[in-house]
Amino acid sequence: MIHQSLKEKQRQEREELILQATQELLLERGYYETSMGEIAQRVGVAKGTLYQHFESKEALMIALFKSEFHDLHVAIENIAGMQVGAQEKISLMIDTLCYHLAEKHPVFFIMRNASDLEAEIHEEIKEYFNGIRAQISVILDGGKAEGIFNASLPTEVMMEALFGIIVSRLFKNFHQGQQVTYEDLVGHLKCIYFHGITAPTPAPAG
Amino acid sequence: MIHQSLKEKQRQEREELILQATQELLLERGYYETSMGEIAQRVGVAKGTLYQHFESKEALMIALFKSEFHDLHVAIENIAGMQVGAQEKISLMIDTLCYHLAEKHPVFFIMRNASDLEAEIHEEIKEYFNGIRAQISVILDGGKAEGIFNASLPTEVMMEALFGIIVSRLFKNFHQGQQVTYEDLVGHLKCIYFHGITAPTPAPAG
Amino acid sequence: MIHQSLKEKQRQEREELILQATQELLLERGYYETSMGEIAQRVGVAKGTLYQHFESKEALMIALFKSEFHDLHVAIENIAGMQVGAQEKISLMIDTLCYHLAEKHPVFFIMRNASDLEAEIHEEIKEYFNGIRAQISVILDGGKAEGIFNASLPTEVMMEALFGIIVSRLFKNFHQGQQVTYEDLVGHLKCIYFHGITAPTPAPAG
Amino acid sequence: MIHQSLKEKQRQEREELILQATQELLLERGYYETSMGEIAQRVGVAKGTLYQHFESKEALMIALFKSEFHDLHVAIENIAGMQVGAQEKISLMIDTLCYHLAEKHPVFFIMRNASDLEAEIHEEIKEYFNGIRAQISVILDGGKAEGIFNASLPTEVMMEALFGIIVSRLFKNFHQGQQVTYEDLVGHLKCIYFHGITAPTPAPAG
DNA sequence: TATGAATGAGGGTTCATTCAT
DNA sequence: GATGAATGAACCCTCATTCAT
Repeated sequence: MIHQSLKEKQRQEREELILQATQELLLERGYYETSMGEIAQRVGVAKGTLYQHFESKEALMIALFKSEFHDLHVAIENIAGMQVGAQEKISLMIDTLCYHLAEKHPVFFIMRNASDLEAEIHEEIKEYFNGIRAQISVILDGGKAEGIFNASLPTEVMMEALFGIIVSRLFKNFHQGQQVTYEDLVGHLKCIYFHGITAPTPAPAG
Repeated sequence: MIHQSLKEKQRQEREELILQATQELLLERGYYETSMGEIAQRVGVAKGTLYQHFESKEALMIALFKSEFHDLHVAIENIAGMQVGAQEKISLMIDTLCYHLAEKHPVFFIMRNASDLEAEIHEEIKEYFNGIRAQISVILDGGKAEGIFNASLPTEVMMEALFGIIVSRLFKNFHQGQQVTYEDLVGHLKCIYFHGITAPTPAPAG
Repeated sequence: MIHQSLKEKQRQEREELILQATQELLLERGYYETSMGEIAQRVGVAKGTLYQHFESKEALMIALFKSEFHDLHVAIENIAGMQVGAQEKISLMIDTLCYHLAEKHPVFFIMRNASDLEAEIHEEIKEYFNGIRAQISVILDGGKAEGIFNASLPTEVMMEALFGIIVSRLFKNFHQGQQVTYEDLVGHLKCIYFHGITAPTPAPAG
Repeated sequence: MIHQSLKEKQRQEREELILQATQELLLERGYYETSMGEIAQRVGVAKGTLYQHFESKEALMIALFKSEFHDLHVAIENIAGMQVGAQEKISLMIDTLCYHLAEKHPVFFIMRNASDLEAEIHEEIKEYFNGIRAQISVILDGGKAEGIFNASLPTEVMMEALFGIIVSRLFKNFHQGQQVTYEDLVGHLKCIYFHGITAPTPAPAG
């Protein structure tokens, strides 16, 4: 029994290592430039071993995706459960999503460019995202109810814009050498999200 | 002479067809899933023919990219030259960029996932983008000078947010069936861009 | 009539140009590295034109081969008809063969490495060579009869050795920087051919 | 351990088989007519297997070349170390070189016609050959010192002639059906090498 | 007749996957 | 269970040859 669970534990650990190596390589090279051989090499096992943990390259990617999504889900649940205002929650959401989607983005890479994958798990991904969207929706609607957010904007649109902020990070490579730090940038982006770029109307004179 | 130009014209037309088919397939499948064979098949020519027009798969992609970027460039120049206010210009910019980058987006696909390509044209792409960014910067700065835009926000950040709005369209596949039309959506996104999602402060009573 | 022969003459000239360009490229690059396109380009005509003069790449090579062999044949006939001694004739033969086979060697290149060609014209080549061999045989046998050449050596072997001298030139690339000129080298080789490398036996002492 | 060496042994064996099949095909068809597919087929393995042993077609050829040259090198070292006279040594050298270069000649084929290869290993080949030439030089110079060889002939020329004898075997295909056996032929060629074709001067009548 | 774009078979190479050890 | 050599389908690309203009 104990042996069993020990073995099982080792198996889990190895699986974890594989996923980790996969994520690293995915970030470094992309899906197609990452071969099973390279993954095996980085983990320090034989190619065949990968196939004892994951049925195929595709399956490995899906597993990685789910694993990452799980982390994201947990983080989001945490935020949703906090006792803070709607704006603060949305702000934290943005930080979290930025980290998980933009910084650890292979998730997006995989999906967008491996059309086989898309076919396989597209529906599942959609559901995952919809779960997140639902939680954000609740917060946004709450904010509207509180009178904090602009009730005339469809919640869905607010969400869209929120994702836009996050996603823009994915393309940072194509922007010239940034003069603002990442933290500042996100701060400003949130500012735009909450207040827009329009100049604040001066207080009506006396 | 006439014969010359006829042949030349046919050549141009075929080249156009190849680029078109390539774009379609790129959108349908992505860079790696699109083989030269498939492109040829879709155009209805032999594989070898592709190589008479483009030196390699890579060259074909670069040509496609440049062709699309050219269209975008022209559109942007037009807007930049218009005699309208800064906000209107930015609004038109968003529409144009949405159309060119998000709707006809293979341009982005190619770049993000074909690392061979990146090496080859990354710098060139950067320059193209920087050109666009420069033009937008001018407009944003103009708006700040006019007192229309919030001068305390770095121009660069405004741009980042602007791209975020556009780019979010790329991931629309992962959003559930939209209840708002695309036009409405963009309209709202612009609204957020200009005013944020915060509820307008009620006019001070009395 | 005159027009006919003028056209015919032009045709001949063009054919000559093609053969010449082919030979050059063959020498520069070898058979497989020389494409029909390159030949056409060097001649300054379209690829299709080549095919109006020669049925195929193979046919072109065979034609080139025959053309070169014809030159060699003429040169050899000349020597054979001279009124000089056997050794002088053989000496001239060596010079001629060195020039035609070793210096203008594509003939050999083609044959040895394009096995399709070999199949096609192997017999013909053999006959050509046999013709040359026959003429040399006559001279060698004459020399034997005159008591100039060693009658105990089979004529065939003498010939083999003669070809060896010539052929060695083909591999000159793999020898280090020669310190002797080509002319000297051939002179010495002939010396070896006629006298061997053994030190001359000193005249028996008184 | 034993398992290790078993696998390693099998690997070696297969590699040997590949080299052998390659050599055969090279002899039958030449470099360009020999495709990796054909080699694989002859060995009875999949194309991909070849690439597990050799990085590329070129690498395979180079490996073959080195393998053959190694055998030759060993054979030559043996002769050089023998306790026999200079002429005997040269005679053995000729036999050895005839066997290795003329009978198992793909080595030469490859070099002469695959210009990609030349670039890659031309220098290396030159060095190999120079090594052999150096050893022969020593013997020839020794022979000169002993008064056995004609000291008025440059050593380099003697060598050239020696290679000529050997190389002539490469073109045997173009000679008619030989009436002398190969062994006889080589014997005679050596005779020519040592004594030339000139009739021996009759002993001065006493 | 000259042209050169189109053709498509064939070549070298890669890599996810399998399976004997 | 772990290994890594073997597999073979699929890919990008070349080039001799054809044929409409």
